[in-house]
Amino acid sequence: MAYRETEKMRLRKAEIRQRIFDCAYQRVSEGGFRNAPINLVAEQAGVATGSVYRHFESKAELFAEVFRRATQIELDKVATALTGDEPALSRLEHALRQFAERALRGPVMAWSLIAEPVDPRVEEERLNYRRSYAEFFERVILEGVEAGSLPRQDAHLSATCLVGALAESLVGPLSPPQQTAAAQHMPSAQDSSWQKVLIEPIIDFCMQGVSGQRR
Amino acid sequence: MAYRETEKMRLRKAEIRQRIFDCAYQRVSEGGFRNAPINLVAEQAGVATGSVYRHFESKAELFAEVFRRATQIELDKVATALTGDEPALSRLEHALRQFAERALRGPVMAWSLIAEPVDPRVEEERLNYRRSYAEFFERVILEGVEAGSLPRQDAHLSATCLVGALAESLVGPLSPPQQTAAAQHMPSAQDSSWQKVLIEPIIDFCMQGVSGQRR
DNA sequence: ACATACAATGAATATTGATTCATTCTTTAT
DNA sequence: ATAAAGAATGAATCAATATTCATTGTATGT
Repeated sequence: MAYRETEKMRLRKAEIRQRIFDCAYQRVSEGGFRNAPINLVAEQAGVATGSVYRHFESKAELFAEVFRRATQIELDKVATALTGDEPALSRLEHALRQFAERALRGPVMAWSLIAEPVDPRVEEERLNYRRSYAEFFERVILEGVEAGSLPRQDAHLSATCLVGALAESLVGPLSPPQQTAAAQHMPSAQDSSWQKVLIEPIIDFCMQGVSGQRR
Repeated sequence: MAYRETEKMRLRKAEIRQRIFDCAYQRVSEGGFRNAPINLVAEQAGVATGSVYRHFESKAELFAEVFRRATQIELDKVATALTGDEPALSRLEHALRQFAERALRGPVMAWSLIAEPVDPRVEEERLNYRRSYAEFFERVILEGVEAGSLPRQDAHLSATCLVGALAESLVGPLSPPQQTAAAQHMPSAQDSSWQKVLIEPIIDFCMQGVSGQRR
């Protein structure tokens, strides 16, 4: 035996794999999955096209991983927003606001996660992602119901409705500027008042949906 | 001039065009857009593949037309459900129920319209379709607000949330049975009680979202 | 019957990236 | 230095349909 994988090699490979992943992630966050063909990802990572396949099963698998990573970050934020000892309803409110604000702050990635047309393997991740959100929401709703601060309801369906309402109302504003449509005004992040105008009514609707209470 | 299109010919062509359209529509309604490759549509219509292009600009254009037709039928139903002289809120309720019931009754087409991955040209129609629903809903909400039976709100965003909540909560049940998932139980249409269990909580959420009133 | 203009045909071509794999480096151990 | 075992390369291949177009068929008017 004249060759055996050494630690140095293992590290180098891990490094390259990471570099490929990072480049894919970056390209997606800058222009969506559409913006990340394998050959460009490879080029940017400084490896040959074929080398990508030494580290990832397929393009779909690489992208599924990118999707999962991006998703996990968002889910963690929501999960954090849901902890605390305020009443269930205000924790839910924090979480929804967190979700919407972050989406508007990183609109390209948010659009990719929510609405960009993707490979079926990645779509599968998207379903998981939506289900995960719904599960988080469902849990708080149940807490609220048990605590008596929320009315009895089908918590699972309410949670699913929340995810849908949020996604649908953000898709429009997040959609990449169309060449056909009039130039989109996406005011600077400094001026956050337009965000409020968008987000608050959505949250009003959602809060009322779960609580049955006017705000 | 030894040839001029005669009435007879005009009719025959219209007939063929219609037949192609109908076959495409049928295939979509039975198995989604995925189930309607041009060559099979042509075969079923009894014409050559190439002939389809004599009647439709492209596959995307044919499908956009199919999408529009299917959509228009649904929109009409909703529009009808929204007329009447009951209060705005109960008309809205009728419309939402109508939408959901019809979707569950024709789950394949509903899934295609709501969630099947499609060509960008068709996706464009889908956005129109969703916008149209939102516009209908928005109008009733505004009526309710003006009549004083609904609280002030951003009617456009509320309407968008309604569309999202409805779509998201139906996607799951409508999704084509996965090979991976446990066999889906989609009970017979006769036994409609399971539909109620699904639909009523969705409507509760939606009604509460726009009215801020417990039901 | 004939010529002309159009319609229909369907096999061949185009498209668009993902994926492969024969070949060329690199690393390792003797 | 050398050979064995991998790793890296990137041009060639594949795949899956949509689309084209040279050829053949059909209706129309003289």
